[in-house]
Amino acid sequence: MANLHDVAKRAQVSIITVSRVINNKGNVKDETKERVLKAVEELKYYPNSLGRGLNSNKVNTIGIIIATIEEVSIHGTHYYNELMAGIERVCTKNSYDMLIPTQKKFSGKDYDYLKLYYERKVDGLLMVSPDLVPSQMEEVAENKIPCVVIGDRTEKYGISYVDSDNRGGIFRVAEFLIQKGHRKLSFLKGLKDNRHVNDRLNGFYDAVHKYGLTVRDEWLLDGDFSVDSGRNALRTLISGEDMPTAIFCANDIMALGVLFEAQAAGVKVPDQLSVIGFDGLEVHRYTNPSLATIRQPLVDMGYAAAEILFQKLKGPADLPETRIFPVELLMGGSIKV
Amino acid sequence: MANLHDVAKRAQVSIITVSRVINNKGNVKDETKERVLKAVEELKYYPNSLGRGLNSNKVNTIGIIIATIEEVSIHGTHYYNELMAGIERVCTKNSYDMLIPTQKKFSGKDYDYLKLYYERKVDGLLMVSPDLVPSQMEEVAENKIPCVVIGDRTEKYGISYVDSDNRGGIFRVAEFLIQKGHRKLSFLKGLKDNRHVNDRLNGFYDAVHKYGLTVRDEWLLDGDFSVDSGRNALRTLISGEDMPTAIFCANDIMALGVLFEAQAAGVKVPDQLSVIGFDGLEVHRYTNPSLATIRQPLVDMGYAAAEILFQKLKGPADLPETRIFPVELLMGGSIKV
DNA sequence: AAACATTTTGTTAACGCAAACAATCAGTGA
DNA sequence: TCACTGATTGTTTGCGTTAACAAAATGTTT
Repeated sequence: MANLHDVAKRAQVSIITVSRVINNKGNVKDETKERVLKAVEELKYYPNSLGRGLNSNKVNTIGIIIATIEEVSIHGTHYYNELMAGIERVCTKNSYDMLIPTQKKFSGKDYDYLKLYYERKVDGLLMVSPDLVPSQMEEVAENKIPCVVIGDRTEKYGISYVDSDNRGGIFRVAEFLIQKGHRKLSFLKGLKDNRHVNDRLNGFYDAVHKYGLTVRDEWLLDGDFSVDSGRNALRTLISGEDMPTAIFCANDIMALGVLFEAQAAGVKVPDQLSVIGFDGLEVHRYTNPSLATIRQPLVDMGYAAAEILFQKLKGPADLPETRIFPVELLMGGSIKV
Repeated sequence: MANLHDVAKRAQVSIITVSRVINNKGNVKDETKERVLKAVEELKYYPNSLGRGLNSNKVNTIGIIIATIEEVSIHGTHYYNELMAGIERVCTKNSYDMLIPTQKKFSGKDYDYLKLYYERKVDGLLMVSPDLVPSQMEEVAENKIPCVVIGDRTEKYGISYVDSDNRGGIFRVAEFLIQKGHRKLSFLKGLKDNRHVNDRLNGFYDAVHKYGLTVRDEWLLDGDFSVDSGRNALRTLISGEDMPTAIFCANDIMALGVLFEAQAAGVKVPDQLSVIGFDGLEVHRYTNPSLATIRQPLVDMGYAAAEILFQKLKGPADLPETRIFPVELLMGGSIKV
């Protein structure tokens, strides 16, 4: 592999002159420049990013820290794809590459989210719903590590973040239904009690409390994000003493299960039961009736997070910036209005 | 940021001793080792991967060259996710990170697929359905660049690849239908005539020719991978002089369109028309009737490709290895048997 | 205790690049 | 012609690491 030295020798100039030509920095006579470029071409010279990075402390790469792709892609969501698509656009614009670490453990302890940065493999970090412990958060803030969090609220540490307003979104949709006359609302929860799922449930409660509705215990259903748990939920409702008029599902896949079982059991959607999903999967348009669902603007969120990160990489990295994106109700025939 | 020198000073040893401890290489007295590790801990030392890479010519990263994520994720396919999930597993196993380049152009010319490697940002390359020109292929082969192609057949260049047998798969499904009595087969093509889409069509032709069937011109339909083009296709068939008894669709989304329009137009599926999709989208189980579809084992393909690449990174990189994965028919109610 | 082997530690150089500084050259005005 | 300016080119150094070689310390045998 040719290096600067080889090119310099061939072009009959010094190393630094070649460097200047490559980087378009400093004055070089046109004639010399041509000679150098010719040598670069002939030797198929590529600047070594390691040498470059070692010297300039910049590698033109950002790290994207995220659960395993497999994990993020389950339940049929487009979460990972859309987020990445947004991030990718900004990276392309800025000529940066994206690095995805795979080692989720570091010397037996919890994953060291900052390893990638400290090792100088990346210039900055995008962290997707990280499980940072407080000490790590403080480390990020104190050391002014260029970093933006997606899907968590980190304001108390002074760390920039981008999130969607799940809670407010569900609240508004629930409010909308209540205003349309619904009084008996139910909620089908998801598998783990992570923050996102709780937010959704909280938005539901916000509306319920605001309008002084009562939610029967049997209307708070447990699910595991699967179609079957949606089916089960509907059966549970049917076998109860009183049917709700609407059910909020923590994800679309479970909402599908509810729809299918409703059809099988002869429950009319939306006349007897309105069904609301969460995720905005493409399928929602293809069910019968079509499924009303709530969608996070994931592409925009990825884009925004990356934009904030690059802003930090260029200027001072210490000013925390924050963006909350509203979620969107994708209307469907599964809601009675 | 602490470097080897700082750690050495604190531990009262020489730089190379610290290096030895970090890399578990060579003999170091237990007592010394402890002192060094203590200093590492106290100074929060992380080995700089740039210095390391520059010296050892190894960066523990592989590059994944693929069209933009946005592009690969359209039409609702899980192509990208599944492939990446397979690759990720192998990378995790081998403690390698994954680098995704974003610059699809290099100095105004076509994308330089090898840039990442020549710049020493990665140790090897996984190339997903690349549009390599012959000279680049030869370059890969001649220079023994560790590289595995996914989704193309590169045997004539001696480059390792992993692919699925789309052609054979469709052939077998078509043959199956023919054996079940179908004589009038139609095919709904996709947008561009890329190799994959052609393969699918060719498999169809293989079966048609083998059994001496005639395919009316109006049974070869043009589509653009969208639901609407599926709907249009069905309308075209209805308005024709003779209806086929089965339609193969180049992707699932178009097959959905066919199903929907069939329902709207009163065409009975599968009694009057069998519908076969391609991709194996999750939705296929949720339509009514469920959609028969053909699935590539993408996770396995990603896994296999990565495995081959790591084998090259360890041993001699010149022996080309190849794997063709059979596709799978996911049965559904949309086929009359 | 001397000779030797083995373990342990250290010195130097190199990887490829660019910043800081130094030197040369051509052109300009006095 | 000479001093001066600006353009152009070159030399040296350091970024952080490890390999190769060198030296010192320890242990073992006679």
